[in-house]
Amino acid sequence: MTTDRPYHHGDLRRAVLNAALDVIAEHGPGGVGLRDLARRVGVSHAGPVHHFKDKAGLLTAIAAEGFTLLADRLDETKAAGGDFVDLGMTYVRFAIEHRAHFEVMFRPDLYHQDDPVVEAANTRAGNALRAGSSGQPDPELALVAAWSFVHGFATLWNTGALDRPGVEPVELARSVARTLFGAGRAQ
Amino acid sequence: MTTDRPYHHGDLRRAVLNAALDVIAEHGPGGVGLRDLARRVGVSHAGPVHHFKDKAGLLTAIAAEGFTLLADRLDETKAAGGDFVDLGMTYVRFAIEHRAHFEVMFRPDLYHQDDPVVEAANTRAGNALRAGSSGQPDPELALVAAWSFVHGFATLWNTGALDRPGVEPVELARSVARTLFGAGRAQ
DNA sequence: TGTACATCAGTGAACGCGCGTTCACTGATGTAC
DNA sequence: TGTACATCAGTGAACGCGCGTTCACTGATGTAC
Repeated sequence: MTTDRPYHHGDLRRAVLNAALDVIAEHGPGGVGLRDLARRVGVSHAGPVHHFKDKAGLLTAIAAEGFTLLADRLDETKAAGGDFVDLGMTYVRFAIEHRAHFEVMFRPDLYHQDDPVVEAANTRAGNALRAGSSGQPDPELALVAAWSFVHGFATLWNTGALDRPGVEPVELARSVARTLFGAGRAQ
Repeated sequence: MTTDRPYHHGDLRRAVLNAALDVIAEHGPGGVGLRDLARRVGVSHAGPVHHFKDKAGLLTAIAAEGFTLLADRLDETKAAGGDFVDLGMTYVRFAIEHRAHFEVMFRPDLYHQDDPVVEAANTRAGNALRAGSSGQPDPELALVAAWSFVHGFATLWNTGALDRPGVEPVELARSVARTLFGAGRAQ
């Protein structure tokens, strides 16, 4: 059993993150263990520690990546001329496509909320949503309404509660969002 | 250290459930351990096993209780003449007041979904919501819209994302819901 | 082109811990007669 | 009122396991001169 695996992994950090995302998608954040990840990636059990310090550090990295990705996508949507509903659909798409990130992001007890990257990306994402609601009558209520709707839709969809055969989630969300928010506006 | 604790606890089942709910509210369902609960309740580590068989059994009992409570409250709201918005507010209030139940209910990977009590109460709650949406134009979309909104609102509130000093959550949710659903209807 | 040295990435042994589950058991309670 | 017996609730010892974290280490890489 002389594996010719090289001493240096190449990109252990990324490999551990990906393995963690797999585990989270399947078993939730509670199923994550550093030793287990090391095993999956084929590295000594102390390898991951070198990159993330400890478990909370790993989850912090995931949250930071998640918020950054989300903020990027929202900014792109806005830059492409998307309206309020489009922003919401970007949120839904992100939550479904990056389910594991999404799950960690909204369990702040699991990671270091005061991490500078997390904080920055978090407020950047928040600002993008907020800016989108500014065209609505009563922007403050509109923000709460839209955020609650897209967050709830994505969460329910991810747990299978909204599951319907042959229905594409973002299309369903868009129909609903149009009746809720798009009525008096061009879209 | 001769504790005069009696051999029979009195209501160990309930005591374990309550301890579990405390732990879940503080650390999430991942933080639940049978041995830890036994310790909290002051009973030998194998005591809880007697009542719940194993960890999944305990969480199944919590999910069953949660769905039953929710269905009861929705039925009561309807019986008291509540409208669609009132049903939603009952949902929000339940999720906030019974945060631990709520968290378990929507993590079906943690318990036995096919438990008869869980299944019955789950569909009963679903029917109550569904019946509430029947007065709306396009009831199907209205159901998805309302459920997503109240679920997302409650989830975001519980994680602290919507936190504002001095704001009462159900009142905030009601204001939003009225602008979303109450516009064209008497309320 | 070659050598010395600093830095970085991953190793493997060791620690102590809490967990879930199984098991034969004993103490307490209630019921039948 | 008393006794025998079934049932139920909780005990305590034992199993094997995976975990997080610390530590001194070694192999590999890159840079300075």
